[in-house]
Parts: sequence; C-alpha cells; structure tokens
Amino acid sequence: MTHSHDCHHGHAHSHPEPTPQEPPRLAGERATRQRAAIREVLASEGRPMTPPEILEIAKRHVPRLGIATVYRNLKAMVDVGEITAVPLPGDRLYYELAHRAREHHHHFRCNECERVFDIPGCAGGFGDLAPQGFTVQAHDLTLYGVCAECGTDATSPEGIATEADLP
Amino acid sequence: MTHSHDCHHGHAHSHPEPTPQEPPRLAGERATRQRAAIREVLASEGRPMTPPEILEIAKRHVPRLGIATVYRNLKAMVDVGEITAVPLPGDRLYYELAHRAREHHHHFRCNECERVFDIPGCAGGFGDLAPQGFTVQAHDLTLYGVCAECGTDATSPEGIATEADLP
DNA sequence: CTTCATGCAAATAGTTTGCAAGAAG
DNA sequence: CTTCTTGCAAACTATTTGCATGAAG
Repeated sequence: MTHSHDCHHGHAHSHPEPTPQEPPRLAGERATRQRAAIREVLASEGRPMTPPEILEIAKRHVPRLGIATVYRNLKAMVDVGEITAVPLPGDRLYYELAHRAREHHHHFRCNECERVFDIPGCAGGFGDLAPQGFTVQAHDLTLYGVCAECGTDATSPEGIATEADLP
Repeated sequence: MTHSHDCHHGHAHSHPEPTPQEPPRLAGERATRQRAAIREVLASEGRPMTPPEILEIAKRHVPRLGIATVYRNLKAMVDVGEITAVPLPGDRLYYELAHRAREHHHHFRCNECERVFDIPGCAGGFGDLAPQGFTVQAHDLTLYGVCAECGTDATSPEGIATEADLP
C-alpha cells in the first residue's frame, strides 16, 4: 500500500474525493505545548524536515515528546493547511510551513550535507512532455548538487564534482 | 540513505579478502531461475516497478520466490548496471531495465492506477533555478496526472479532474 | 468536568540480514 | 564438490494505532 489516504504531493492538485466520509476537520484544534514546539522547529529551521528530524529538535522544548505525537500533529497540520508535505525522490516525506509553499516551487538537495532547500519559482510548461492521451495535473522537480555553504567550504575532502552532468 | 550511493552490502563472502577494497563485481553471476523471472517481469511490463510488484508477478514463474531474493537480486542487478533504481517522490524505489534509462528521462505517475511510466526526453536547463552559489549536478522530474488508459476508460467511478492545474 | 491529545507500547509495512538447505558450475 | 543463492524467519526502520492517563478549554 502506498500513502494513498492523503494527497502525496501538496502541490497544485484537485482530488475529486468520492467518499465524503472525512468530515472537514476544524481548524481550531487544541493548542498544545507539543504542537507549538513542532511549529516552532519548522519555523526556526526554515527548511523541509522529516518527522524524526523534527522530533529530535522539538525534544529540547518538550523532552517527553513522542514520535507518534509528531506524526499525528504533522498530519493534522497538513489537514488544516498549516504545513505542507514535501515528497522527495526515493525518500520519505518532508514537511515545511505552508506559507513557504504558498507559491509552487521546487527543491534542492545538497549531496554533501543532505539538507533540503526551497527553490523559489517554477520551471513549468511540462504539459507537453507527456505522451499522447496523458493529462498532466501536477509535477515535482528536485535538483541535486552542492549547496552554497558546502561549495564554499574548503574542507571538502577531494575535489567536488562541479561539472553539471545534465544532458 | 539516498538513492545515489547504496553499494551492496556484504552478501555471504566470508573468504579472506586480501584487498579491503570492494572488487568490481563480476557481471557473470550465477544464472538462477529467480533472477531470470525478475528480469522477465521487468521486460514484459516495460515500466518502473516496486519490489513487491515484481514479486507478485514473478511468483507466477517461481511460486516459492521470496521477497528477500527479489531485493537481493535487484540490488545486484543495479550493481552490474542491468537495471536502474528509479526514485519517485515520497515513495519507495522503483526499478526498471537499464536500457530504458540509457538516456536521461523523466516519469509520469497516474493518479488513477498508480502506475509509473517513462517519459522520453528531458526538459533540462534547470541550472539557473538554483540560488547563488548552488551547483546543480542532477535533477529528478516527475509528472502526475491521468494516463491514456485511465483517461479513455469511461468506467471511471467519478468524474476525473482533467483540467491541468499547472501554473 | 468533559473531551481531546499525549505517551508508551504494540501493530503494520517495507527492507535487510543470518543461516541452513539447495542449486549452479 | 565447492561456492553462491535461495527461502524462511528474525531483525530493523519508518509509520500507524490502541488505550489509559493527563491536559485544555
């Protein structure tokens, strides 16, 4: 099974969900210390993060915080549109504050430090790429390379491959 | 961690290796019934598939085939360059025959049938998107929508959202 | 006080590994 | 016959769920 219960990519999408089972969740859920911590972590880091990453840092504020609570809150926060799930290739879901994802954008993953960064703007115009009969509704673009910090850092072991191997 | 550098782990070679370096794996590994089945499934389906998907179909040829064998063979086949790991956003790794991935291409995932298709050609020119100081070395582009088969199929339960909501 | 969220642990699901038995060369 | 591979099960990791306790309103 995949993660079909929720929208796998929080980008532009229109899901004609036939089952009205899921009642629209009230936006005013309880304000708990743990949810505040999660929100704070995402805000202070300012980059897409994984649940375990978030837990690690949020524990500084709420030591007894459990991973299950992180997952539950993240899911709830996605539901109310406070945060957005960021699907990265071959990896698990990352999350970031929704206001950062307000406008469609892409992501950059540093091959050195493994961190993920937002890239403003959208290349767009991929509708033509799909074969005859295919309807394109959304897309995900992820760039890989070396971030500014790692690139400037002279402590790189051996020469970093800086030639773009894009065709 | 990522899809880029996962060298296969030591299988069952307990023989004293003079060189600590991992010797380049011989391309001519043992031809087993199970590996042939896996290869055949990938060839006949002609699309990126997940290990569980492959197992399901390959079992028709080798009923007692186990999931562990599928994983081990897929990893070995990637090592010798026979197949390629396809990283899709927020999902697990898919695999496809290497000759299909010879030239850089992208993927399309149908929101209806969940299948993944190859899209020939590359949009390219994403080097400019990254911020100052960032070096782009590679990219992954995945399109989402409705495939030709699901789009034509009138048996769709509820109206399919056919309007492209790309910016 | 009533209801909902938490924390912990058990339950899932995908993937990896140990090991004895079986197959390939 | 020797070595590599398989199949099964246990081990792991990531994520989800059940339930009694505890906090929010």
